[in-house]
Amino acid sequence: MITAQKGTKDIYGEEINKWHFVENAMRKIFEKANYQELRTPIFEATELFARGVGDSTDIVNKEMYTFEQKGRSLTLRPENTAGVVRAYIEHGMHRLSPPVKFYYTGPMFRYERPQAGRQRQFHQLGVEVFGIDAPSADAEVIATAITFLNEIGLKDLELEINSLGCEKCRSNFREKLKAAILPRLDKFCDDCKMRYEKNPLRMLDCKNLECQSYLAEESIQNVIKSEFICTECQEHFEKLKSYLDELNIKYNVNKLLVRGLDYYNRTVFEIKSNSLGSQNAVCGGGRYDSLVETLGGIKTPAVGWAMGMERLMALISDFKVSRLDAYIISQSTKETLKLAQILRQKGYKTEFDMQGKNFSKGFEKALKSGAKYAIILGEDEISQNKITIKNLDTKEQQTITLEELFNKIE
RNA sequence: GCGAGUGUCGCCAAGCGGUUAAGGCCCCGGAUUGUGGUUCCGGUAUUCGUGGGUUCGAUCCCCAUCACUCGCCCCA
Repeated sequence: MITAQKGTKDIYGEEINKWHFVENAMRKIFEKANYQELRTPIFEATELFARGVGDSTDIVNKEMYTFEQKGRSLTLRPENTAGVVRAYIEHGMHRLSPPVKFYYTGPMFRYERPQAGRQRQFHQLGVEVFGIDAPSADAEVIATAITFLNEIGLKDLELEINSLGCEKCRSNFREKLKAAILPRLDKFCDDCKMRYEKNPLRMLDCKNLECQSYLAEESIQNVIKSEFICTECQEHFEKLKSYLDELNIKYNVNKLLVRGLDYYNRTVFEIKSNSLGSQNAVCGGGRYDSLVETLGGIKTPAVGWAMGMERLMALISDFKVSRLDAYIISQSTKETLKLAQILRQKGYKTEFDMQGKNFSKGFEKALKSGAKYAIILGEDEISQNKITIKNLDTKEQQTITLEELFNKIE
């Protein structure tokens, strides 16, 4: 038997209804907030991710599905911000009046060991806003995320925010942090030693307990807690917080929050759930003011986030499924096919007994299908050009013409 | 890349060394060819993830392997 590959899943049955529910909510909320959908290809030049996501990240170093095709190195997208930025640049969208706002959804690919909330092919939904420097864009993007999560009925989520500062204050901070850590460096884990060289900020969210304990030391904490970010960045962050307060959006400032991708600056945030197991981040995002330039465009500020669809699905319990309106019971396949088509054209979700054995079986199937009405199209009805409609909940039934039926409903 | 657990029908499972591998759900057929999910009867695993080994005998013990699940890491 050929089975689905490790870390991939078929989505069907009950599950697909959830996806439709979430996708419908997504369209509704993002369209209302004037985001436009952007669909980018599933594979891109490998270089896009190497430069965009950052070559110090695990994603680029060990998790990409890369293949050679006619001398080109291609990669299945591990995330979609780089692709959206590429499209933004390629189509000269800097000429559009800002903000330029996109949302997207689709499969992403990362070669990792699967576990709860983590697959090799998984789906993200995200938004990106280009061209706005002001913290209003950060607030808008976070507020839209919250609105969407509320729409699909998710509660008990925690929003964490932080500011990484801009390039200037960041490099300042980086040097101070390195200086504070240096005397203890040999105690940290191997990963942290590597991070120390490539991106020391990422040492802050190391999950290793020993590393955490060294980070907790006063000399290092003093640096972490110090307001290293410049006045401008600080103002930016303060404004964002005041907007969130105004919108009544609760948040915790987590100074240890560092997003794993290299492109973030200033605002970073994460939305977590306590009921998800160890992969508990539902949404992650932040500002990336230099990515457009890094990828060859003109310098354009931007902010966005991505959510993990599968993680959302794991949190959704109740949602409405559309019920079958009519189930046709008949032994005349021709008449049944015709009637089914008419009912479907009129907008009724309709199924029929394709085996057409006997009325008993037909009713049994009608009931199991969960339909509201059984429509009986027997010899008697056909000869009178009528139908018998039975409400399967109340058991009332009557024999009428189709015209009478539609008049009654309308 | 590292660590742990689990593999018996489509699903949930019992059996844990001894002749035909329980049971339940689902599905299918019949009792019941113009009216109901109930009930009753019947049907569905030459085989216990795969390959070796131990044994007179292995679903059961051992080894390997594969798959899945969970955790670390990382992230959404």
